Amino acid sequence: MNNTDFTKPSHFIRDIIEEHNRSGRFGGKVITRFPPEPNGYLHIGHAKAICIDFGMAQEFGGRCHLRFDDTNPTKEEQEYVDAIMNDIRWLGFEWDPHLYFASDYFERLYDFAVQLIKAGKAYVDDLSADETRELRGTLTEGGKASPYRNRSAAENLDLFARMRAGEFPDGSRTLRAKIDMASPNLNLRDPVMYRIRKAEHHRTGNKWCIYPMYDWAHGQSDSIEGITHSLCSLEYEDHRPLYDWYLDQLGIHHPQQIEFARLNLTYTVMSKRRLLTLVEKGYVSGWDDPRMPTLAGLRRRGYTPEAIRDFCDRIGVAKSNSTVDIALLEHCLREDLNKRAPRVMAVLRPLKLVIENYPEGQVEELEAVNNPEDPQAGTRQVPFTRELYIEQEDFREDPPKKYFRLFPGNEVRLRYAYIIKCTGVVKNQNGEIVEVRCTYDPATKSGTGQESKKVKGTIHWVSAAHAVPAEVRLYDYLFTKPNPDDVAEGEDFSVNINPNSLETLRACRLEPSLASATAGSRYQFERHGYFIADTKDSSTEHPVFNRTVTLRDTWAKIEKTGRSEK
RNA sequence: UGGGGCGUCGCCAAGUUGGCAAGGCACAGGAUUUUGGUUCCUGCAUUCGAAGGUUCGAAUCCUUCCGCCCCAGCCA
Repeated sequence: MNNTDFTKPSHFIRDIIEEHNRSGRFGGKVITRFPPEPNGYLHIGHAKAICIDFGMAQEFGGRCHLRFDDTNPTKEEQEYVDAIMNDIRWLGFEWDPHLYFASDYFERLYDFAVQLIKAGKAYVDDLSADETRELRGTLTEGGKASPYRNRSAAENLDLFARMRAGEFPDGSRTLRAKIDMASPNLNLRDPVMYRIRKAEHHRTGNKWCIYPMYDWAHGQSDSIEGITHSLCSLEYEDHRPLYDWYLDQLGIHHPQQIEFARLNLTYTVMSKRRLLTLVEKGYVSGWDDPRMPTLAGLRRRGYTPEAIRDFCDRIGVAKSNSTVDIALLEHCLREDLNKRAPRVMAVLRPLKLVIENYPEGQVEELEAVNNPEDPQAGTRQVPFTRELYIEQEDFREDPPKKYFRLFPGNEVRLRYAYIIKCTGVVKNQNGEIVEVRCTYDPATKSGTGQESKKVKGTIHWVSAAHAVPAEVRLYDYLFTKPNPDDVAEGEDFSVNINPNSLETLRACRLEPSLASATAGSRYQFERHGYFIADTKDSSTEHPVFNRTVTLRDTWAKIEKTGRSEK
């Protein structure tokens, strides 16, 4: 919304598309596709791809298809299909009515294969998986031809039909493209097109027992849908010659495959394997654990789709492997939330504060601004009484230099209320502070225009008698190192898991207006950060808030670096 | 030692016909502030992986070298 007034810097994909539009290669059309395999949850890395795929189509007045790459029946499930569609819509993109499944093309793919066989460009191979690997050669040496490579088209046609008919056991035969066993590009050494898998497919059931490989299915699916630009990640660069070969042999519509670097983030793991490990080993509570980089996790954490899209815009599109600082993601989040999150006061670690000269039993309703960034957000009333809770960290008996908060003899303003002066503390037998005492200055009431006195610090508070008890979950990075894979020999990324990535506070006290907070609503807890009422566990009886991200904390930085010492 | 890519500020990333290094994040100062928040100023690559060369002039052209990533699934 605020980035419409500057011209987005170009990137190489946009340049290529513009060039195609100039030359008329695709008649000015831009049709892309996002092709997830339904075998896992979408994560922030997919969000980048989604923003590029849908974004390019949108920008050039085209469209983007959602196509599930469901060519492997043993790994894929309907549950993931539903979750993926939900996540993409949440992110803010719509494919309707262009929803497709590679499995919808199985029949046509089969016909294409027959076409290649007839042209002498594909053959049925009886080699086992191991034998196939043996003959493939190595990175530096070419492979050797299979003894079945030169079967006649008629024999291949017969065998292929019988493969489909289920006459042969799993793994006993494959259909291979006849390209070049000596190619320096391994993908061209007679790649497998079909394998036999007598498995039930989540959509086609038991109709098929041969399933196409990715390379064979993908390009042809693109072609069938009239895709113009097939955008994918860098590891498919080596596959492009094969992508092109199939299309050229078939003589059908030929999209342009373009590869870009996938996203990596500091303090984050992104691979499906590692994400699965986190879930299965119980390091997190599930795919939607607020610490997970999955869209489901980020959503539950309180991230907004707008922030994620803005982030994807800012990281750019290029071909170099890179790892983006997660601080940029958090910056985008704060920028978005700052504009829209209503402010409230919440005391996370309560410390009782008694105002000695404030009448017992008196309740004042004070006016508080809902969002200083948004005048439209209006104001609300907050009850003020003699006994309040303040944040433990807002009081120090023995304060460091530059500490602007409460300490014996010091004055601070209570947000939207009065200036108070600390008169002392009450301790228990263990010497622990259980109560802070103070007096207030009635002439300093907020909003009266009389508050001439200035103090350095303002702290938040909540009326003890009116406070809403709540549980608050403080989340931190899941890993202690920017690169979770930075481990010693023999160790794996789990040694870098942050044992303190979740801290649960069960005695929090929120201002009364939060009693009506509905699941999924976001707030700024003033001076703390942004929080969201948990969509799974929060209820009116037992409010639960997740910390989405902290506010920038200059004081914490000063204290940490010892700059408060001098 | 085969093939495909990539190397511009701590992290991303512009730089397209050679003309003399955008922007964002981070960081550091300062101003404003009833959130040590926000906002606003200021600073932050004589240098573009390295070395040669061409040129009046090169991050951009040529040569050589160095480093990093990907590929030997009947996964995608």
